[in-house]
Amino acid sequence: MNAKVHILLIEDEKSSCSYITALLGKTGYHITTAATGREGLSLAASLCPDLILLDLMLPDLNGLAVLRQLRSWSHIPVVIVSVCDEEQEKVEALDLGADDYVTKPFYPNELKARIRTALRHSHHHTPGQIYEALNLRIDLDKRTTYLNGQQIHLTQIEYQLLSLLAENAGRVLTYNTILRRIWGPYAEENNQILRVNMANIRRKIEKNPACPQYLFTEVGVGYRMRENENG
Amino acid sequence: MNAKVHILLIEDEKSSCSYITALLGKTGYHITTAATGREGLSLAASLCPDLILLDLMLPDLNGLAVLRQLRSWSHIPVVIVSVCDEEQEKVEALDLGADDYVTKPFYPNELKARIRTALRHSHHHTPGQIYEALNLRIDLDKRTTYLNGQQIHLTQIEYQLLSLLAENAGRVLTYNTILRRIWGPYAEENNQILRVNMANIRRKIEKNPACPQYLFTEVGVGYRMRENENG
DNA sequence: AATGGGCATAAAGATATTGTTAAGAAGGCG
DNA sequence: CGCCTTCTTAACAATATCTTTATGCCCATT
Repeated sequence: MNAKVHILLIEDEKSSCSYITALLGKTGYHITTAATGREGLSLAASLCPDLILLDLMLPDLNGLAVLRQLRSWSHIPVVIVSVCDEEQEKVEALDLGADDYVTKPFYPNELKARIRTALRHSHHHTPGQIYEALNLRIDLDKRTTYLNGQQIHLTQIEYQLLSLLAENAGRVLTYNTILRRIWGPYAEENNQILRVNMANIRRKIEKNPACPQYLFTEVGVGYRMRENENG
Repeated sequence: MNAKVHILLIEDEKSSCSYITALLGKTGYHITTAATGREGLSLAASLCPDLILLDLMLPDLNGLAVLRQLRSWSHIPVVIVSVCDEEQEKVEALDLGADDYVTKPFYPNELKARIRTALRHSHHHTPGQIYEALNLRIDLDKRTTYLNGQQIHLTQIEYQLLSLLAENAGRVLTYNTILRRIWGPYAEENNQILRVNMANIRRKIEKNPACPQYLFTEVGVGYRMRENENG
């Protein structure tokens, strides 16, 4: 239930890396490290960590470029950790969607406190753990879906899609948003795969897929799921 | 609809106070100041500002005590602005629920960026911008339109048009302005397509399209939408 | 009363977008 | 190795939307 908080550290300098790992490891966080921007992005997509610590000086990509790409598909909280104390750099990073910016060298306990603050912000807008409307019920904790009380089987992608829409019930999600959130930052803008999956989900949960009760299409924009009756 | 963001500054030192007021006032924020902790708390309660800037050195209460009291009833984002650069102080403030901690002296643009970040964190939770008048309600965040509580369907262009007018409710938008904003900078000056779309929208939201309640024609000029009742 | 400009409306063809089906590719597992 | 499930791609059918065209109304002006 209370699995360890998982932090991804994207940082190429060895000494800094091992220092932070030791500092946070003692605190009970689970740390994964990436030494390059590309590795960091791919790990972010595959691991879905709870928070990312991002150094701005990386061998391949600029840290700001990593942040920009990450933000195109993910809201994972990002705390920048950088030796650079320049105004312009800080402003850019924060406006690209970083949640905090800590300058090296830093107080160890301040970093930990800022990580707690960033995690608090993200937990703040995690939605309810159960979606329910009409005859459909999705338990986002247990990863189960029931229709008329009967559990139904969804493949991995189908479930990811449905739970993403359920978490944003009532709100339109654009095709690109969905593609990036599910197929990762490098997803092509190919809606076909989305259509096929939506058709498959609809066949499983809608009485009449041509006249959907749960999954609505907003032509030219994206998809929207019926409002959650729990709010 | 686009009311100024309201910031409460709790700070007793005059020079700092006027500096920050000038800095943020130029940026378009509406600032109210309080010179003591008690005054700050009472203004926070009565004004419900969008964000609070809190100095930790106050004549009556310790800034941390102000924060503790505030957090007992409110989630208004708080950014600490303090001359104190001690680890212990920062950790306490952040763990008491401050959203950020900026040490004086600070880069002016960094402060502004951190304020934007704090506002972004809070906006995530609050329902975004909403147009509401008579029986019509447009949720610009969810991209939904309700008439008498019933959701109604608008096509892509219809929604773009209506939300553009709603964002500028009360103001006349000329035909060319609208055409450029929706059909792009190279749009022909062909108002006919605009008329057709307006007629379609009116048919969906007006009781009697010949006698509109929401979408008014300014002959020879453009269109105007009824004032938003939320301001 | 006739005229013309500006606007609203209806309808139909053209265009773009989406749904559906099925077949092949990739990968897990006995 | 062969069976199974799942994922992806492609082709085509079904639908929704956009734009244009045609027509009528209102109103100010002559």
